[in-house]
Amino acid sequence: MTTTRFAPSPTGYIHVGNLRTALMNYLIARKAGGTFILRIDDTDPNRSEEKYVDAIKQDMEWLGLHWDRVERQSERLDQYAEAADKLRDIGRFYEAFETPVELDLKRKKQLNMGKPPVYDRAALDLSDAEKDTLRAERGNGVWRFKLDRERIEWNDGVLGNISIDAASVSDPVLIRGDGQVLYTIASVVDDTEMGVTNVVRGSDHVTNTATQIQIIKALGGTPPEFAHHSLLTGPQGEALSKRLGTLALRDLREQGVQPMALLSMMARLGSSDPIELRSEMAELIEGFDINRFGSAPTKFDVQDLFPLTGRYLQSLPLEKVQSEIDALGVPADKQAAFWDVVKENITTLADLEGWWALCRDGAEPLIADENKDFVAQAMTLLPEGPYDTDTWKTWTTAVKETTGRKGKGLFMPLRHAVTGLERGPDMSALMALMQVVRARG
RNA sequence: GGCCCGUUCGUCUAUCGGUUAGGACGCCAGGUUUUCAACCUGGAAAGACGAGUUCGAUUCUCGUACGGGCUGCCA
Repeated sequence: MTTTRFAPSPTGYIHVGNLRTALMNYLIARKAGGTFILRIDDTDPNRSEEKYVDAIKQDMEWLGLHWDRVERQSERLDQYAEAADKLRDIGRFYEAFETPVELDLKRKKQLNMGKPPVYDRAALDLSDAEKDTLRAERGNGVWRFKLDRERIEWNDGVLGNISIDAASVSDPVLIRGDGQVLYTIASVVDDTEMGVTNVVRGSDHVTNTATQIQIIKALGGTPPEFAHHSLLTGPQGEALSKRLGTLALRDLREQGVQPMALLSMMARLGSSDPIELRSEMAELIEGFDINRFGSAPTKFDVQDLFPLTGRYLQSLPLEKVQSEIDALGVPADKQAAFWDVVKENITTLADLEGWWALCRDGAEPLIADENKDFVAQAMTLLPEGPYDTDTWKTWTTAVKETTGRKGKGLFMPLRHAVTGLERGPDMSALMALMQVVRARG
């Protein structure tokens, strides 16, 4: 059975980059009728916070990314210890005692000599007595996985056939000096034991994948299918991480972005399928194919989310936005007409307020100099309210007859004078909602 | 520095060595609507650079430039 997972660490809020990964995994599971696991990667008690666990769940629920299982790595420490024992038993695990400072120095030295900064495996030569001494002096060492120095190959769902020479990679540290297990081992143990069949993640994990494949095999498991999607950059191609602050899901929600707009974009951006607004998750699931994604970095502009949001809102019936419209104080008998009139002129629900203010209070007229006399004359022909759906037609007809103007020259100045805006909803419908026309005096 | 990936209209991308280099979004222009939007039609718009292989290269090879990632006792 197809099983995928999204494994965020609760050290911050979910942002667009995370979301893309989560969504892809979700879509793959759903399309295959499989299982989608939410796995909280909280092995680091110092950096993990419960409030982020809650926030991650909230954000995913907001988007409708429902998980079938939730797991917490902090509750699976025993499993990781078992795997570590196994690696020790088969001789693929060794203790090393270099301090971070020493390692840093080694790396710099290697770099200076034009060599790749790969760990030199000095610890492999330590005798038991030497290890005891070091342990006594420095405390427990770190545990490194001993890589087989050969090329590691796999067929990646996005990258295609790819291979990395293990000799160009350091033996990964899987357990820290303080005993804390690290991402690499926790991830492979979980993926194997939880039956994960497809791993989609950012291309920042490509090198990890090579070492993880060896670890999985050493533990007797079968590597899942891997797919590494490209990373998002900003509109200028700059790394997105620099601006992550503005791209947290909760900020987007705050700005009025609608879930389906966001999902429609993230499920297609970077693929050869056109980005189109979908109003149902089912449509996204059906059309999703990880193989259609390219591997080049993908530019993402938050602004593109707003037109999609606008289009999504337009498609909604009144019931779906009733509470927002209620909150504005729009009288019950005018709500249907109001929504109908303004829905095509909003990008987020926050825009509703401005339109209602216009209907309720009227607007400061916008009158070009050359139209001053014309508008003044027209206003004398505008009857007193309340207005209805015939008002605009009756009024403009009367204005046309007395002034001789027609077409754009007739309508635009009146639109500007009544609404104070260059553009807006259909005027006959809007007029019926106008309670005040300030230009009338 | 090393390793991995990449570079086609503004953006996301298609192209199994021979195409008028296609589509989508955006943009521009007409049409339609006696106004706005929507809609319809049309248009402008691209192979990073340099070699090589070939009858023929966007496509294959090499180099250069540029971009992204990794190179952690982070994930």
